[in-house]
Amino acid sequence: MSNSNIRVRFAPSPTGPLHIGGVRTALYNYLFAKKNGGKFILRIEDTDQNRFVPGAEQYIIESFEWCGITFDEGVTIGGDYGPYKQSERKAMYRTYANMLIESGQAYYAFDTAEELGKIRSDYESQKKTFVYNSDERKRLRNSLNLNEDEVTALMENSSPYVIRFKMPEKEIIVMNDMIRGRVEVNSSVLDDKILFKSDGMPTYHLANIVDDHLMEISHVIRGEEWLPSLPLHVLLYDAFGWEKPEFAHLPLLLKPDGNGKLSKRDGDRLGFPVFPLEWTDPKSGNISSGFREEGYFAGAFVNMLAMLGWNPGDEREIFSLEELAEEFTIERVGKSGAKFDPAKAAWYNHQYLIKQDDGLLAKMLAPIVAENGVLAEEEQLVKAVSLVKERANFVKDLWGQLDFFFKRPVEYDAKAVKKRWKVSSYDQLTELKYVLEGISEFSSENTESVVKKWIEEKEYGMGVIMNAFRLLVVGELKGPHLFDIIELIGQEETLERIDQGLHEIGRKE
RNA sequence: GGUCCGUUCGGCUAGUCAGGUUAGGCCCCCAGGUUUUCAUCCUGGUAACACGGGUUCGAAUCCCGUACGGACUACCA
Repeated sequence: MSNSNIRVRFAPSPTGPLHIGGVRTALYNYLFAKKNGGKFILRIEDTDQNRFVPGAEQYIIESFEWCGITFDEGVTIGGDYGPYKQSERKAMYRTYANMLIESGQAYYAFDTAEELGKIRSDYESQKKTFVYNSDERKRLRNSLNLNEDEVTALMENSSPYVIRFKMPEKEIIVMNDMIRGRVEVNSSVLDDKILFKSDGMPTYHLANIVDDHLMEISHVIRGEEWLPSLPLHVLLYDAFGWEKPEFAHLPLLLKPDGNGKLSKRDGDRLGFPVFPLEWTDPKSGNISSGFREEGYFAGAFVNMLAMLGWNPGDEREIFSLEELAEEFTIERVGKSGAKFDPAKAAWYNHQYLIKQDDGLLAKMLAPIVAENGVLAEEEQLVKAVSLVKERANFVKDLWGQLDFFFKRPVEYDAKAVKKRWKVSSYDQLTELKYVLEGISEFSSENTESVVKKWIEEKEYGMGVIMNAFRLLVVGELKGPHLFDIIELIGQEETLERIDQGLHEIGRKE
């Protein structure tokens, strides 16, 4: 299916690292565009100069690169609707604000932030809430109340002012949301939002609507936190006489325990990342962990995120980005917030890890092996990985599962010794050593058959021998098939480990 | 406080639009089995329609109300 009229955008502010909720919003936009043969646009909304954080924009771009989410137009790639950064579009916003002034749908307001702050706190002390609405605007300093001369004087005086939207007094605003359906609100409860700030920059509301219109955005898919400003946006489209896009407000990502929006604090508190990539705050130097650095595969991360709020309607859970793009529909996005579950996230990573090529996993693991001061041949490492990968969720877990392939035991698990090292073990394992010594083809299959035959002939009992044997080779009672282990470490090493173990543990009295 | 949105097992959710299911799946947890060990794996289990009314032969599903939760309520986005 192809529809060149479908155009969606993700429009972050470069105020810090991208939260996983934002990544999911972008992902759903991307999937919607791909599914419908539309275009996906990255626009940077940097109208608040005070909150600009260096490096944030680059972080956002790098995050999507890691995820495999690509844009058709936007910052760094360009396109026919640029520029794609609002600070570079600054000049045009004033024109649109003026159009609204001229049509009487917006007005100048000269109240300073301090004045309004004072009114707010006065109201608050009376347990009331101040709203700059159709009622209050009648007694405030704005071009609705001041006469023309006063306004001109103030403007010529270069008194700071903002441009506010003149909210209709009593009007039922009917909106449609692709996820929630029909939503109604009375304009009487809404306030006269600032469209244009005294610093010469537009606010989100104005810039967003103007840009979405100019960039011919067909569907606005964004977080639920924007739902309260939907009436304003709808009214703005009407005020300009523009055709409205479709809207979809995505449910929020919630913290794993309790209620509320997932925040950076929850990640710190519960020990999981809330950002795709690691982020170092340029001011404080604080480091926040990222899914990438924690060892998540990008595919697993994206898959997990996609399933938080969307499902295919059947029982499948594992999807590549391409498959998601094939299956995704807005209709199947849920209405209610989803709690992020770190355990399920780890499970997703496990699913991706076990499908991963052993050679690739070995390459990823190699630095960790080296960090532990072990020199492992690649071929050996690949084999070891293949034997243990079922037990790991993350590449970094692999080391703890296969270190004994490359390191002799430095100690022998006390509980295991107590339980599995019998009075007879010393002599039996000494005997086993001679048996193993005599084997010329030291393959897993061959040693297994020889050793089993020996155990049967001597009537020693599998459990007794094998547990004690494992204890000497591994140091504890864990790990894959023991004959696979000894094949990999080789005959010589196996015999030496038996010697060492016999010597260290000794005879049980 | 006000406005809006939401509510199915501990978590993610299917089922709701077109009313009739032993309310299903996955994660977590628990038990059993397989195995020389641990893990994997297999089998099984605990566990939910927020509450109250109404409509109906019949309600998770439709309607109303209540409760609870969340978001928003900046010259932030």
